Amino acid sequence: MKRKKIPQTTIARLPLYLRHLLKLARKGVRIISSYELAEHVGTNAAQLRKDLSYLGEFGTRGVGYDVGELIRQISKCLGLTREWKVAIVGMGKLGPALLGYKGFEQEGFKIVAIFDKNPKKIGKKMGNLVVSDVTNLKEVIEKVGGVDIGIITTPASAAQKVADQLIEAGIRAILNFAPVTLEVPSHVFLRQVDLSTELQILSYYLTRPFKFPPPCGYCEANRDL
Amino acid sequence: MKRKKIPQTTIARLPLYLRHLLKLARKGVRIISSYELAEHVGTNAAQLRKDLSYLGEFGTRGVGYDVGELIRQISKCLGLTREWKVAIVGMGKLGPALLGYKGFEQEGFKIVAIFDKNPKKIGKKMGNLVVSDVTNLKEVIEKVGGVDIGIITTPASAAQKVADQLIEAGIRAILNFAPVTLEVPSHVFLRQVDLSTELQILSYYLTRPFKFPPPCGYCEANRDL
DNA sequence: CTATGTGAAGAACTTCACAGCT
DNA sequence: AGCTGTGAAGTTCTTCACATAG
Repeated sequence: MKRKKIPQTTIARLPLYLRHLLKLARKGVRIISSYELAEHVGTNAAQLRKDLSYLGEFGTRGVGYDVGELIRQISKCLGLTREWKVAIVGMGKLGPALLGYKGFEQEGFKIVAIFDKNPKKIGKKMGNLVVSDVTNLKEVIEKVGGVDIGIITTPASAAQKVADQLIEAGIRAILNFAPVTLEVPSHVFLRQVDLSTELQILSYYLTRPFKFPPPCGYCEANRDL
Repeated sequence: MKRKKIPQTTIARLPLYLRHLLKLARKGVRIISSYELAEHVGTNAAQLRKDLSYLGEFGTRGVGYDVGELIRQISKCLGLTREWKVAIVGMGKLGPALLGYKGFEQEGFKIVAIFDKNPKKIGKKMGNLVVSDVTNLKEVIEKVGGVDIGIITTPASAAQKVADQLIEAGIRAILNFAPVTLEVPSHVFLRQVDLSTELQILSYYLTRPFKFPPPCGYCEANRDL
């Protein structure tokens, strides 16, 4: 096939495929069919095959996909063969919770700096890091040799300013947990994780008599039904 | 217009419009144009007008939209005129962080029960609630008169079982933070909030030379660029 | 003259269905 | 025979462009 641009929706599903493949690999499974893998991830076989076809031809007709090979290919595609450096800004309740999540490091996301503006928190040790003053964000990020991804866990009121600082410090990707729509220049990638929004979406569907639009599993990755 | 089914993507954007409208209302703004509102939410005017047109005709041509009226209409559409009862399962780090988030209550989501399976946590007071044993999930939920939305903040390994219990207890909407793809019957609405997935998506875009696919703001609500 | 509301065109994504390998 | 890979058809969402109303 002429390699075409990978759809955004495919990108959003690849991590789900990868997660299940890793689980299979741990169990010692070596081959899997599109049907089985799709089912575990809440899609259908055609979707999965189409998704994978954007990355290349890794399957064996009549057999299925080699689990190890798929893991390698998806990891490569997602840029997970290298380590990314992450900073978290906002050490209220959510920040430390994320910091404590062991999954990050295992998946190649290394938290290298944490920030807050509260003097009571600055200097405090959390995990194996010390909380820096957000005022010095740029300098601290320079000192650790740059950061790839910034996570914002501040209150909404501070989020835009923090985003600006992160961008000023050269960060190109932001994951925002604060309940505001951030404005970022177009070269910066932004993902929003938004609790109230999610609840409000659920609220909408709860008010409808019954499943008239399909329940949406993960963002664009809607489950079949 | 003949009222057609509201697209899922529109539903996902309504909370963002609502949030900004509330901010405007607090500032005393009474009228807003599709252009201004769209800009603050990271969409374009045509999109916004189309979205609102699914709910009805609330604008005044040549003038704009009445902020108060829009707030009422969107709230009504999203089912935010009533209170929803919420239970959180998993009082590790994330659960308490969510519990402490004041936004919930204000937006009509009332947390009425919290659960864990760790005996050291059961019986402990958190906020103004006491942690219940997840084993008694169904009974506790009955005792509080039913729950509308279940939030799962357990480790991945426990999440499916908890989901099954929640469904067994009559819950119709689940917000899952655990990094697994849950299987739920089709009458249950599921939304997934997934940290590693979000980071991996950012990772993908970081490996690309530059903004070749548009950075996706909030799920389907992609920003213009 | 300004800003909404909306058919129609266009783009993006999903599903179908079958050809092509093993 | 069995399962992948993929054009083509179908569906959903977005953008355009202009009629319509104040």
